[in-house]
Amino acid sequence: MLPPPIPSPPPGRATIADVAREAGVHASTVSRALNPATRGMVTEAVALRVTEVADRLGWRPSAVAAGLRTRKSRTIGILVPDLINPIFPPILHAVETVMAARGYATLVANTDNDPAREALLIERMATHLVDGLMLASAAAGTGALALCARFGIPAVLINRRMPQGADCAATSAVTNDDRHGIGLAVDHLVALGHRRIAHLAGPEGVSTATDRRTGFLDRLRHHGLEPAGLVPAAAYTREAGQVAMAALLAGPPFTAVAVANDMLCLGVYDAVEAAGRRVAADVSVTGFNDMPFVDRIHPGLTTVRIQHDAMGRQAAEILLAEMADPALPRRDIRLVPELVIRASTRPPQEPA
Amino acid sequence: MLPPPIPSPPPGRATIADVAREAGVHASTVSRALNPATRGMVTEAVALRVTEVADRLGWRPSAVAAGLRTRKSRTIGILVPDLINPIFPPILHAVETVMAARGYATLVANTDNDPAREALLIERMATHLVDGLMLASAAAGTGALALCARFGIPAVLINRRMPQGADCAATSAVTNDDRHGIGLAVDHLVALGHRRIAHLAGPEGVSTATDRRTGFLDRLRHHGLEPAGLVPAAAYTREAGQVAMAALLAGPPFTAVAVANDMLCLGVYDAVEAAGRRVAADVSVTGFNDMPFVDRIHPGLTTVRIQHDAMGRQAAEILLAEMADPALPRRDIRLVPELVIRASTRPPQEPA
DNA sequence: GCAAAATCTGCAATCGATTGCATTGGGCAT
DNA sequence: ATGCCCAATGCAATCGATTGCAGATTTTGC
Repeated sequence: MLPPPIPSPPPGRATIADVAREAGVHASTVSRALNPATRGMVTEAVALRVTEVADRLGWRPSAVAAGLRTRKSRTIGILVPDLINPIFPPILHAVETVMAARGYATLVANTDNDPAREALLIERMATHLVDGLMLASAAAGTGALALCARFGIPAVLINRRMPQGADCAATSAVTNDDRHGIGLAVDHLVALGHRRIAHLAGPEGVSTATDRRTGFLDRLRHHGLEPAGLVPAAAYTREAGQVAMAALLAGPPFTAVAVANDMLCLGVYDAVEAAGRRVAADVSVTGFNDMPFVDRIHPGLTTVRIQHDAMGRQAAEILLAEMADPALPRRDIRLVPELVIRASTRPPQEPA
Repeated sequence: MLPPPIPSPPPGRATIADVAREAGVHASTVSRALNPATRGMVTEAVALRVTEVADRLGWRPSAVAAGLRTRKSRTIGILVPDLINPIFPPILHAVETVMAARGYATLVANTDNDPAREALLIERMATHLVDGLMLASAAAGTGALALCARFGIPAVLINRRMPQGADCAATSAVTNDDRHGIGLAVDHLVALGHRRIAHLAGPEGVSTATDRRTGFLDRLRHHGLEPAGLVPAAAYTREAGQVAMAALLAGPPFTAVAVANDMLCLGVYDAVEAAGRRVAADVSVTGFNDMPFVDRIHPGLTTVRIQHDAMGRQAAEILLAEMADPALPRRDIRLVPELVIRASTRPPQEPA
């Protein structure tokens, strides 16, 4: 008595062919039975049997094999300039949640604000056949959009737009209304009585920096004021914030500073202390983003809250829609931010 | 005069077959010429010509097609319990940097501390044929490791180990020496003169929580003391920290609390203030992780600094090594943390 | 100067799933 | 009872790159 022939499931995972053999049908039938979209093409009884066998054999689809045939990897990529900046994780989380719910995996990469690295990463993503790309790293002079176009990868910008570039209209973007947002900060400072207000701007070439800067100037002039100082930071980092603030402090006097983002504010606090002055008491500070925990720094930062979650969600939905139908008209969404008043802003100290 | 036959590069990307035709060689030769590892098998002249044609045609490898054949996707997955917690982005960054340098893309997913979601994500990663998995989400009762084993995916644990589980030894892990780390905090508090010290522990089933808890107790008893209170938090979140601290404050008196991590400390600060007391002046607080910006909260948090970057790097190296040779002995690396003293700890207030 | 060995290149199968087209069979109408 | 149509299933090609094997060419050794 020979033992019955062993179905041999041991080596590797079961394939559609294994299931077909076991269920006594053709591989194509298995494929149709297992794919929800085509399941209707197959008799209910067959579908049931195939599903049962597939389960028993522990069959798992191979996204790679399917992707080769269909040219879709069920994967999207997301490029972030700097994951360490706490505003990105919440955005990423929202994007990933929406994508995961639709069956997409998310390839994440840090560009570290380096255009060369960004290009390399896009190439690699193209190699991996991502179905779409979410770019949080837009900046002037980047070839990112051109690369996406070349590879035919649908892309959506998030948080940052292309700074008045030529190809703006060609790509959807979900960003904050930065000009409006910084205006809220200016209004607040003016209402407190400040007249000499400086701006610590973001790095050149990034839309959040340029928009907040022009928004700052516009709103200030709306109040009949001129900036008491304006220095751009080299990057959106704490260190760059400290350096830029030190430069501002070395210039003409001011009683308040509207800073381009919260990360810079940490450096601003450092610089103010290093100069022997006090935030709020001597100089009012406003931030931008309301990133996590800035309510707990001292003094609590008055800042402009953005809608991280809505941003990620909407961008994800738009990307999915454009992946499904590339002919869809492009969209340019501006989310409206709100001012959160804490302890870093006070009426100006009258000069003795 | 008919125009010369058009090479037809327009539709889609050029494939290896296109390059072969154009270069007048066989596809297999192209493959060998273009793959650095096999380039030596081919005449230098041919290699040159093929490379030139490939460039001209804008050929890009298809990781999907190659992956189907080789069963390697050049992709690794990383599972994070909660990306919003600022200790994970630096770790992730380190992992991603090492992986990118070796040509691997990184699939990131949030488990949101949900074992079911974790299982689903691992399945999906298996579907995508990841070559390896980095798990930052280890906890008791998770089937993660079993799933990896079933799918034959090499895995490495990072930041959290399996809590004294059976299969510890089967998987490499790179973690902090949590018991030693919390001991540093205890030593510091005792040296300041505290005798009634409480512990705000992490959530059940997570190694960082259990190790820090036993480390706390051991070290306390080493000093001849008993805990003045011990409450576990429901999760590593600010809210859970607040709730747990409120519970501690409602119990027997204590002058200092060693908290299981920095995120919880934010809630601890909230709770202390809500109770009308002051951190440092009335109750000393120590954290764990030295996550970004806790130097700027008020009062600056005394905490235990971990080596995010080294952790990510080493875990990545180990994963790569085990992917290359699954027979390698498993490793269990403990990185040693250091105490960072700031303003949240002071000698105890003598009761009047 | 000729055989043996080494080197290069081509051939064809393969990875696993998908899908247009062909075939089969059952049901229905006349 | 005959023919027709439609639904269900099978067949085979395909996606793009890799690789064991074999054939062709060159180099080496004696």
